[in-house]
Amino acid sequence: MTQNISIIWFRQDLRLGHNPALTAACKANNVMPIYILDDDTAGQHRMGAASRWWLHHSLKALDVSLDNALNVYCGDAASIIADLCQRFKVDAVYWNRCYEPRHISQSKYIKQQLSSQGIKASSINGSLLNEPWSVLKKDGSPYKVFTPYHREASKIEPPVTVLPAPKLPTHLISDSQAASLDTLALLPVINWDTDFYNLWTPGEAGALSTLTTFLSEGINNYKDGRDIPALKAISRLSPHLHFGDISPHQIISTLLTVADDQNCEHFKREIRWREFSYYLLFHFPSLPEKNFKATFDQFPWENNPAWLMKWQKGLTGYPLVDAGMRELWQTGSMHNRVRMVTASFLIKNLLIDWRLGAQWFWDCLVDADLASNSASWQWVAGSGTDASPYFRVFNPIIQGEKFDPHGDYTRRYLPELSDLPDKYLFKPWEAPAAILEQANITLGQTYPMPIVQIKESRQRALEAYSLTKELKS
DNA sequence: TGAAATGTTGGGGCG
DNA sequence: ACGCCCCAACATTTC
Repeated sequence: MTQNISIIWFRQDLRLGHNPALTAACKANNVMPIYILDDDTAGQHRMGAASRWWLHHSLKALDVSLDNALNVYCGDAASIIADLCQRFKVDAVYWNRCYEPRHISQSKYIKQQLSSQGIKASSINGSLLNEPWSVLKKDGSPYKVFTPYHREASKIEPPVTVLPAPKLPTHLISDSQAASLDTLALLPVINWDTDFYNLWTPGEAGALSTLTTFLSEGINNYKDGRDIPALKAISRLSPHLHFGDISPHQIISTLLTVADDQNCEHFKREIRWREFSYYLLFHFPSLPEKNFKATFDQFPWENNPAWLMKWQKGLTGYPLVDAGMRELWQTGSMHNRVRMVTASFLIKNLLIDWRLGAQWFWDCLVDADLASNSASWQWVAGSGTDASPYFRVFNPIIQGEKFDPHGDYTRRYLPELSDLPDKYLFKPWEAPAAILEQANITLGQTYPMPIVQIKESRQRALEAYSLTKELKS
């Protein structure tokens, strides 16, 4: 039996570069890399098909980087680690921290379990610039507003340093009882994922090249371009960040070598929004399920499965909303500007509970992330802390004309509207019959009529929201 | 990281 | 030359 094994337990840190736990583990001679798929116990936060696709390929890439020595398992992490400690002479287990409530309690439990057996258990921060508990107000309570949080977090932030990929031991320990990646069945049974291969390259190398592309082609126009969904001015790093193909430390430090202007500042601010989401989830673990503001618990949400389904399928009759929802379905992602528009439409124009929207995004996104998803949906709903004010209702027509003026984005996902002139693209029902005919559009058949009226549904939302305001006082 | 309603200003047409 | 109206264009307020 091999002696003195250090286990590196990979979780959402599927990389070799800047991986503090891996670096620590590699100080030992005998290193066993493991990954445990344990989200069958995650209830409604079991990963969606798109996330599972990403995870498969990210794990595959990691396995290759580790000379095919990654041991994968499926099941309860505590029992699997306990079992490994039975079968091997394990000295220490290292992992980088995860911050979702169930991961925190799981880590605590495993740490106790290991310590009681005299095995060293070491968890390290590899994915946040600041630990959530280190940024607090003077009275020791957590910030609830982004701006002061951001100010304080930047002030106390440790200097960003990046660990190089450690030199791996010549022989990584493998476990003959480990599963193979394929038996985790992360890939879809139905063959819907062919396009994904053209869109994404999961894994560490893919993350680095995505970053390089962004820094050479996107960052220079980030501040303004990030709002135009047709442009390639965004980083597309979010799924890589979620699975830990790359860490924010690597991103920030590379960013600073390229430039330091308004665009960089703006991008860093977005990285900070991610941190703030993790921060909120840490301090308010019920964020994914419960309204942050209790006054919203009485909100008169509509129960309308037919509307919900039309929203999900991109059949609302509002082209920008429908383009976004189809982008989500086809690519596993959605441009941030359009995420706000589609979310606002579901919550405010359809008056459907933000949790149903969050669930759909969770199921479809390759970057589905409990912290970012929950915090952002509560932000749009107005139920969160430091949230969007109740009266802010996006108008999908105006948003389309403003941010997709030539319709390049909208037509990409709604080819049935490709011959409709810009003037009517975001309000096809206003187009004269001759123009519709010329564009080969039959409203109600080739493209739906709007399922609600903007003016009227906005008014309804304002009334509903004003009710919850009264409940507060 | 809205939008609509309301208010203000200023230029041009016109009697 | 002047007042009046109209209405963009912009600014402010309100939801």
